[in-house]
Amino acid sequence: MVTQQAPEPARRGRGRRPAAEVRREVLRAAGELLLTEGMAAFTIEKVAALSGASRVTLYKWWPSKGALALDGYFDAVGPTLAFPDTGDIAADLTAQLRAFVHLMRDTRAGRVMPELIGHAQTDPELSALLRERYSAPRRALAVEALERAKERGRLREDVDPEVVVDQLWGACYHRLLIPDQPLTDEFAEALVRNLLAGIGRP
Amino acid sequence: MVTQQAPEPARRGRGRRPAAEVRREVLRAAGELLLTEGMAAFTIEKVAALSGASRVTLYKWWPSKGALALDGYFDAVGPTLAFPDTGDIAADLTAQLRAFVHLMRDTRAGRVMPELIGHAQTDPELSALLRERYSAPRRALAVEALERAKERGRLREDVDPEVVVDQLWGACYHRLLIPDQPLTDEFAEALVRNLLAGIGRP
Amino acid sequence: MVTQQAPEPARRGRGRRPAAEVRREVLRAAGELLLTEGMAAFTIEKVAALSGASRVTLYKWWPSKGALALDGYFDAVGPTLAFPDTGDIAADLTAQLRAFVHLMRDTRAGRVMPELIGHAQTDPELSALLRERYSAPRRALAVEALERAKERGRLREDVDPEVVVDQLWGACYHRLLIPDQPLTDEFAEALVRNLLAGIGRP
Amino acid sequence: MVTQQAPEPARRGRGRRPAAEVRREVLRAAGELLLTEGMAAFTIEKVAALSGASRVTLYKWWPSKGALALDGYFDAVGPTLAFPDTGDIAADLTAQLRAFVHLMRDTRAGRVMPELIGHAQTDPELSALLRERYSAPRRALAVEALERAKERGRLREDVDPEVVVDQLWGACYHRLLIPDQPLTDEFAEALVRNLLAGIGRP
DNA sequence: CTCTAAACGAGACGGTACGTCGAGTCTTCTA
DNA sequence: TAGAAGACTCGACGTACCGTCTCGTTTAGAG
Repeated sequence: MVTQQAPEPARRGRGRRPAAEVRREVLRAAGELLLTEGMAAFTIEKVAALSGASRVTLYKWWPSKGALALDGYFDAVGPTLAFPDTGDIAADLTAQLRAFVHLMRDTRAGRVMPELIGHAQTDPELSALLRERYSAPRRALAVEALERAKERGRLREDVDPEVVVDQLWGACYHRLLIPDQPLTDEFAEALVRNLLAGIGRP
Repeated sequence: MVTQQAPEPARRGRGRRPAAEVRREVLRAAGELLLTEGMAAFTIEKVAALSGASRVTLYKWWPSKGALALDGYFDAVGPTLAFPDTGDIAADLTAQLRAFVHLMRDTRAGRVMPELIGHAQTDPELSALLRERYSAPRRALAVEALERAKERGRLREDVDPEVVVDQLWGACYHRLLIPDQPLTDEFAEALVRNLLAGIGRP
Repeated sequence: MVTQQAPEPARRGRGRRPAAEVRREVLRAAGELLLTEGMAAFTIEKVAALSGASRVTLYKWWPSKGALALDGYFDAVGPTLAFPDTGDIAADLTAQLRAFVHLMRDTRAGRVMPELIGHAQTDPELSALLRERYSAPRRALAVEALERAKERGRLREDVDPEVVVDQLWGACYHRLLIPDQPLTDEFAEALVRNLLAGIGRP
Repeated sequence: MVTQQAPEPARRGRGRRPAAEVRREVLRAAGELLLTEGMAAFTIEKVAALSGASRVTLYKWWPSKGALALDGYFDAVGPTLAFPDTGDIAADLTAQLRAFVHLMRDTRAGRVMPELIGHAQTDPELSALLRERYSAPRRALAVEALERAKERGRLREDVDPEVVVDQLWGACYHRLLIPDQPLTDEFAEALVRNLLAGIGRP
């Protein structure tokens, strides 16, 4: 008679519950609240109410609202890290960027990420966690792929992969965070084309 | 017949003050608070207290905290829009990006802008205003410069200037908003070099 | 703001209007607002909006919200002072009290009067006006009738009519203002019976 | 050896204090404010400031300003209910009324009660509480005394004690709430005399 | 018949109070 | 003893109405 999703207010007894169980419930509630209502409505109070945990417990384990939100995010979304390498760096980059565009534009998780990044601008705690657990690994993956391409002689020797990452993914984040222009597949393709071939004319 | 003159001007009773004067004070206070304490500590209440205006007045003139912050920002910073055109597109872009990097890294205004962009992620009001009054005009300026370069035959015909903007300034915003990597002059130079010459090898 | 059943918000030109016209409009609006919404919702702001007058004009003519309300009351209700004298003091008092009970219980004006009296407890301005224009004249009327009855030998010589008024109308106001017991015709009749015949037993 | 009259604004930590302690402080502050400044200046905000409690706490425990004022009143004044019965109903009523007149005329509590009754005219919450906790018990006491007198044969059989109460105490409240005439000892005596002996002449 | 002073409406302003929300802290109770 | 319950302070929010004051307009009345 267990294993329910608990649509009820998660009323429990007053005493102690196993830490693991509490944690699980909290993360589930945090993730759901975040993906459903967004970061603006994401509140420690609401997470406590939804999870059946007490606020004090949340304060004990998560140093800030941002940290809780990020944990909730990963609990709901999962890592999803992959960077297939076919040997064709142009194709690989384009594929990867198109997947990224799709993720950000068409999924709840993608729509929430800008809000997390936004909140991190005034929350150093979240900023550090976001870099450590989100952006750094993804950046590393791309850098590795670019390094491999360099070794294969597909990229110029003097190119810094870190800069390239900013000119591809950073360009996407730009359109995501400051939406003057739409984030499209064509955009993703143009990014790779521009950068590989250069836009200058001799 | 006591027509007393009462030359003191500090007789600010309860009644109305000229709207312009109040506005000026408010914007000054808002700008100062924003640049001094940052967006996290930026509060309508504090702006009211600092400016001597009442909260109601602020609510009447500014629809949201974000709108007030942005107005305060521009009041303190000024427009500062310029894009010198020397005919050498590479040099112009590099100069412009280096100035941008300097602004964002070394000035209070630059340090605040990411916070405004961050807040805009959960404040549609501010998001719209930011696009309209900040990012769009700046983007337009860069696009125009690139168009001119295209007409002069310095850029490939099939290049979309809008995409280029994201690959230059967007890359900088990326490092600003998700600071995995530092924002340096070398970075600015590499951006232009990569993009103009291309990073691929035949 | 408040969308009354008034078809238009009484939009006029901006300049000076005849004082009499303004006064008339204001009193009409005040009376209607008072009888419709009660004293709790009676606001100078609303009267101004409903009447098309500016708040400053109201402040100029009426020293307090209570004064305005009372003027509005009389404008809507009228004086309605009468104390028929048939020679039969018992019948006259009973008739008068029954009319009073009916007025207070079954009309909007009656339902508002307790609120005015209530407000007067913390508004000396209104308290004085209420005595002067409402209670004193009514009390005087009753006292006169009782004096006449005394002269006709219908009442004991040593009876103070002022006290009798409190034991008749005052008793009604008591049930009106502190409604532990209902205000009924039977009550009105019992008041007169008790007082004329006495309740003691030799 | 403290005798400190609390000059400090009751600075406490941020966490929880025992509810009982807070309640006590609040009631003390409410009672004092009410008796000192009267109902017109009685404000939830001021009670909070005086008691060192936060407004939120007051809103949690008291549904309205009226309810808080009444609780403060009883906390400061105490119940003080008594109706001595000597067997001489005339003397007992007179004594009781004189005591009431004295209370209302010469004490801070008495001067506040009309304001509470006044506020109750537009605050159903307070109206109910006032009836329940103030007027009804006092009325019941008087009714019981009158019933006893009836049983002893001192009053006519057909007299309704409830009506008598309105013709004695109600008359006093009348002079209290609509002060056309003064509230004096002579008045109190005349009330009993009139009613017991009757004012009519055969 | 014109000119001016008074009165008006519009509405912004500072201020007090309201009632609410969320954050973070603290105490007491329970499993 | 960890967790839950829940009450508390604090800061901020957005709103209502108050009484005051400025501004521009209109009209009545003086010249």
